[in-house]
Amino acid sequence: MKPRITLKKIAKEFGVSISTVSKALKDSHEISEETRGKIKAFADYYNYKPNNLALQLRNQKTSVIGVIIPEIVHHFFSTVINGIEKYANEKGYNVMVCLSNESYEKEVSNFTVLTNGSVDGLIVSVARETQENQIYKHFEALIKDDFPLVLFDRTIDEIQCDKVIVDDVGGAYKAVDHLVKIGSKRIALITTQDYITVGSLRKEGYLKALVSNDITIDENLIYKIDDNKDLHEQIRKVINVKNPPDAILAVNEIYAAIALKIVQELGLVVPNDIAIIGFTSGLISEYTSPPLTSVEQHGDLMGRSAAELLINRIESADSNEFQKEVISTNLKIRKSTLSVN
Amino acid sequence: MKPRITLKKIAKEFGVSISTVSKALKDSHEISEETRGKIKAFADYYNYKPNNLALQLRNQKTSVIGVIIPEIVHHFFSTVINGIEKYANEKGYNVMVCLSNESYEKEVSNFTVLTNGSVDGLIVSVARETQENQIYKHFEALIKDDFPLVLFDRTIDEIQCDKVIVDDVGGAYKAVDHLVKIGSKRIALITTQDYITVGSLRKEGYLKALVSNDITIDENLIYKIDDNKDLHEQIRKVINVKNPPDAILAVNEIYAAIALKIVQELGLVVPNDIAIIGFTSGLISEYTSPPLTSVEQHGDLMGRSAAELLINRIESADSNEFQKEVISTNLKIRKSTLSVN
DNA sequence: TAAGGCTACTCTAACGTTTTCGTGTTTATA
DNA sequence: TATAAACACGAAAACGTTAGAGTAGCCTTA
Repeated sequence: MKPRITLKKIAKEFGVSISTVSKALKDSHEISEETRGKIKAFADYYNYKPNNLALQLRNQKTSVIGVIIPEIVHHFFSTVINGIEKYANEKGYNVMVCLSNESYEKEVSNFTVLTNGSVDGLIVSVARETQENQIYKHFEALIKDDFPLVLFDRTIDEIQCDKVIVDDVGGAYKAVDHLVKIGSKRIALITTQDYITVGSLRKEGYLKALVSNDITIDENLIYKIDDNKDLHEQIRKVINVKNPPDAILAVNEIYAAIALKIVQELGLVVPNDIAIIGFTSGLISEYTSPPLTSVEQHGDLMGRSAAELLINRIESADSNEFQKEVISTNLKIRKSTLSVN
Repeated sequence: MKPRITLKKIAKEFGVSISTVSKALKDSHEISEETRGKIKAFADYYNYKPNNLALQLRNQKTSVIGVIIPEIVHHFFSTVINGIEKYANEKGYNVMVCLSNESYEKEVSNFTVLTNGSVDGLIVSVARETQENQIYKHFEALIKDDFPLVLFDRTIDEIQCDKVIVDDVGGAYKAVDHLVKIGSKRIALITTQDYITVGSLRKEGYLKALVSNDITIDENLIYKIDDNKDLHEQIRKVINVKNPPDAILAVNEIYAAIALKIVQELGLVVPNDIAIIGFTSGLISEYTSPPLTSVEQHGDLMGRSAAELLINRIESADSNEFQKEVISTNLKIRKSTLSVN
């Protein structure tokens, strides 16, 4: 790469000082019209652009936001990044994305790299392994230094900082409520292991809705899927029983799509025999047949909200109270739950 | 945010010079065991980490790769970023992601921001608007300065740099060839407008395969979809005709999924009446029923390959020949094309 | 006892920029 | 004609780091 042109080189070219060049390029009245003119022409010709690193060092500000997420190949996280990027850009920030790949170690190393001056603040969704281990030292270190930090989706109760979460409880509640309204009586829940926060929150909403609709909770209708084992096999056990449920709420799109497939394989009809609702994170629900009713999560809104909180914190010197934004969900009703009458 | 601890502050604490501290922390033998010990203990206690910006400025190297893509909420691009990030990380680089949102102006502004010292090199997939306008000044400026640049997927012939592309021609060829083998005679192509490079390349493969299988090309079977108009309506016109095709090749997953839906709405059976193949970029194909046979694109491989080319170019002083990597595709055969016999 | 060598430091330049404070020259004013 | 103001520019510090060159003090050795 050819060396970039600097103030120093321009200064040498005209036999003036660096400060003169700097001022000339900023159209300072301190510099004569003549000098200004020739310096600007020269700089323009050689396409001079001030070096960002130098500016960042001097201003002690990078205008970069770091984002650490477990995975990027995941529609939900892409939409969140999209939201972050859009808002950040409006505010003159750039976005640096790092992936933890659900690994604690990788998350920590991302922290180390990003917090050494490379970014002005961090937006994080916690890696699964970190949630399992419950080791939060790297978070605590940031908090101790008042480093601007926003947690989203997978958050940590013990860590005091701004947070953005989906209204998982409400989403599940709405879904179950809808199922009851269309006549479902035995509603199965296909969820994740307990340590996944969102899984247990959605279960909470499921239980709440049952209670408020006076439906007895049947623990046998709650299935906790292990993501490391065969999904089809596990989900088949939900449906392929003597007395199958008449509705299914799945805590994500994949589970829902697999459930749909299995229901159909078993010769049952959706929604007549079994209604299905999933939580959305992608396009799948739209293109299955029938398309799946689902709880929409609004990832971009989450992203935007997280970026807003972060940038506010970065730019306001005084440390206000920490905020917790709850992004509400809505039920997108499709044919997998349309009542038949 | 609390001010970070610096060499200067440590130096003042012990009444020594900054260089002494720097050397002590690097375990230099120039510094006495005693001084080293106490400085290291102090630095450790206050969690000293060298400021990245300062290092980057001094070393004239950021170890950051900039990535500019049209969109991130797109499975294909996410997989590419994934591939880039993985390889970059192995090599000690970080990734900064910017979105052009298919806009020329945004692309240019991303260029400006990133190439002012913030990154060591750039990986770009060209925005649609840029492709339409064919204004490549921002690219030319980089090339003139030998700025490390890799183009992927949507590339520009006129720009001389490293490139990574999907074997679109080959992919479409394989798909059509497969259709012919299972007995299809009238194969429709659902593609994009001509200025989308990948669309026209896939058309090329389609045509080639027809020719080599001695099937007459029927221009009436080639449909160019306008993404700004209603997709369903346009695709319906492909199928809802007096003499419908017996197979469809769609240049992306969405077109394929919509085609599937319409075929089924019209009471036809896939694959018996009409076989369908799409190009994959997501999970949709897997969860439709029947699941769609598709041309797999290996986005992560592309990303890895692009990152490899870029880092090589960054790290090798001498400018080698520009390389063009072609990532080959493979046909994932699912039930939308299984022959019935 | 002078030369040489070692130890344990410090100084300085460099990366590229901005900005405050100086300073020498010219021009205007009393 | 002395003085002040205006003009046009330069010097230096600052952001935080590293590395090569310099140096003071002590010890060894011929």
